[in-house]
Amino acid sequence: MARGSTRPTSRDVAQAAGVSQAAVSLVLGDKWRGRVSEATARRVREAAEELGYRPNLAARNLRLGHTRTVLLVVPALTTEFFAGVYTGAARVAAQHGFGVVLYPSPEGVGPARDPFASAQAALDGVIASSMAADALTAIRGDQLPLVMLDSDPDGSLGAATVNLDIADGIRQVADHLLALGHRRFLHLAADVPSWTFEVRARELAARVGAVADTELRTARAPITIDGARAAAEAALSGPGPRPTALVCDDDKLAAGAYKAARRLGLRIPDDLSVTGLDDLALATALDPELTTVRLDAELFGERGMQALLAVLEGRAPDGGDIPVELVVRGSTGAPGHRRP
Amino acid sequence: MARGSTRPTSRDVAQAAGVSQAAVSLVLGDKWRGRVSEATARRVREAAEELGYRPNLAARNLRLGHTRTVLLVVPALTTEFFAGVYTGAARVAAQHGFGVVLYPSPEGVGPARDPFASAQAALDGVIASSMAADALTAIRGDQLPLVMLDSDPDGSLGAATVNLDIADGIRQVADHLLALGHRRFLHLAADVPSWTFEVRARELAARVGAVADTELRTARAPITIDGARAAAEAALSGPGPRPTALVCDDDKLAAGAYKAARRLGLRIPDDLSVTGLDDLALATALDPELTTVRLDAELFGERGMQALLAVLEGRAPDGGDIPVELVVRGSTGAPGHRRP
DNA sequence: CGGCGGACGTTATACGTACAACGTGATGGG
DNA sequence: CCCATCACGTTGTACGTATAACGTCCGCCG
Repeated sequence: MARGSTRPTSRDVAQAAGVSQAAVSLVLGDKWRGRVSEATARRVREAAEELGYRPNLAARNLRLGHTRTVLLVVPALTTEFFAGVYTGAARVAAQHGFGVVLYPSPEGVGPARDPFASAQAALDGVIASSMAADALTAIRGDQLPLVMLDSDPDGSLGAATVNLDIADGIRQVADHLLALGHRRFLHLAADVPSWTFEVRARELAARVGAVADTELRTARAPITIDGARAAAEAALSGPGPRPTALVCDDDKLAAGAYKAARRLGLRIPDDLSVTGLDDLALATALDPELTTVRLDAELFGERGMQALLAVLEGRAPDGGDIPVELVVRGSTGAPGHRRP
Repeated sequence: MARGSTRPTSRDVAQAAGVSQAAVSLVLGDKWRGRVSEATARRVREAAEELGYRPNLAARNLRLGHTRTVLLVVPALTTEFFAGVYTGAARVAAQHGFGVVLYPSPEGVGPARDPFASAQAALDGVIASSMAADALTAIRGDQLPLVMLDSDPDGSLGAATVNLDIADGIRQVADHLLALGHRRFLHLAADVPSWTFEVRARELAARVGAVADTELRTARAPITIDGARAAAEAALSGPGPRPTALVCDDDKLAAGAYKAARRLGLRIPDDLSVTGLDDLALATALDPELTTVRLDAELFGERGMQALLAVLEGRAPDGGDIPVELVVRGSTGAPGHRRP
């Protein structure tokens, strides 16, 4: 884990390029015009690239007396509303060279009474969801200790992983539907490249394929209610015998499926059984309430943090997937109650 | 805005207490046992309190070489799932003296390819929702430029404000329901002390009270689906003639109201018209789709950031509430179609 | 041939903190 | 009576960066 080696500083870059630290600062700070030759500037940039130099933000902030960073305090993360607030603020901020850091005030007994203590930033490590794929390359650029959430344990990243036992959840869903008598399945899959979604597809195919006379189709949709509605509507009104069970990659997709069913005049669960995954509040806001797989998000976060602490202390993070639980509600039943 | 005065440093505290800077660091860092007398330590703490001293985190981080801060990268803020992940991670982190900063990877064309550039923290300013009330005292402790979202413009905080025109939204809701013929109203109010919710109550009362023979009751609920369900169920099964219109403080409360209606055997909108506020994806996942007030969350965020930039540059932020829009869907209709 | 200015860098310093190393009286033991 | 110990601090320094203030070499003009 490269314990001994410390991060290169601007002085290291200077030495490598055969110039002074000041010259490095000028070049990398884009203030060198008329002060440093083009050739030297290039040498500096190459040396920086070579060493993987990244400026120490604490030092820069100290020197500059400001950080061009702003804190957005929101009541909680539970609503899409503040997601939009963040997006808008971040966009404008970026246009002005500012960054935005989120401090969601913790629900219940808040541990950190002082948001500023938590926003001191510059990082010791990273916890990352495998769905935030585009950020990963940037993360790997630094040598920061990294914990991945729901990612391929054997992946090439070489990072510690903490996983929910999604595979088991999908198996429970499949077994539940098979036991009810379903044989024609539609998998409404998230259109996002991520290990966690690959697992769903693989396990569902394995479990359904193990039973005779079954059929499994797949439709892909972005993870939005209306994206899912469109995909489900198209798939359900296609040719051939209609599927009787719809397995969705998450609850939000399932909500879209409900909309699709309404528009097609299909009744849940009489004409179509639907399952989700997550067990959001949304699941019980639907009518009928959604059969889904409950994920313990808080535990997931705790385990992620514990794993990172372990890595930081040189210990091995303790493995083991986090168990999940099938919650059977009104959206699943035996197929074919009304005209099949 | 206290432009001239700069933030006090540990040296200022030392001078005020008549000791050296090192002594201040020892006392405030809780490493003084056996090195500084109780009396001196007290003097230092008092001086620090007096001056409103807060350590410069950039300097501390530079000195220490670490920050005890961790970044949590999540795909987006749209799901409650990652809210739970954050809560759990933050709890464990706090137990270990760590803080967690959120970097939600921006949706669509992400401005900041490098999350770390955005996480440099130590703050130039703050944007805060009026709902995150407990954090406000801490915020005011620092003299940071502050922009409040949806807060009392004449409040004692002396901060800049950016507001949605919630009052107008509620007026549109009230007028819509009154025009449909409703006269008995129930207000399902958020059980959160915040100016933005006070406005809802005040405007609704004013608008409904202006019409003869109307009645307005109020029920309070925490902003959760099941909290709202319980409150609405209790209020709707109470004595006296049942309300025909249920005005909810936001969409999530409305989702709870749907559940309550189902349990009471009330049909929407035949027996009960329901309205929300936010226009979340949830609104169109409900059956029937929810009549609600659309808030432009992104614009809200943009305006908040622009206001903060204005304050930082010494300009006056441009005022003006952000307009909102009533979206009429299937959850509202004329009262009393079936047995009133 | 003196010197002047542009091109190209370098040296020195400060930001605010934490902590190692170093006083300095007073007390007490041998 | 002299040195060790203790209680109570202080002096000094380093973290990594940005930038103001200085060189220094060279060509060229008068």
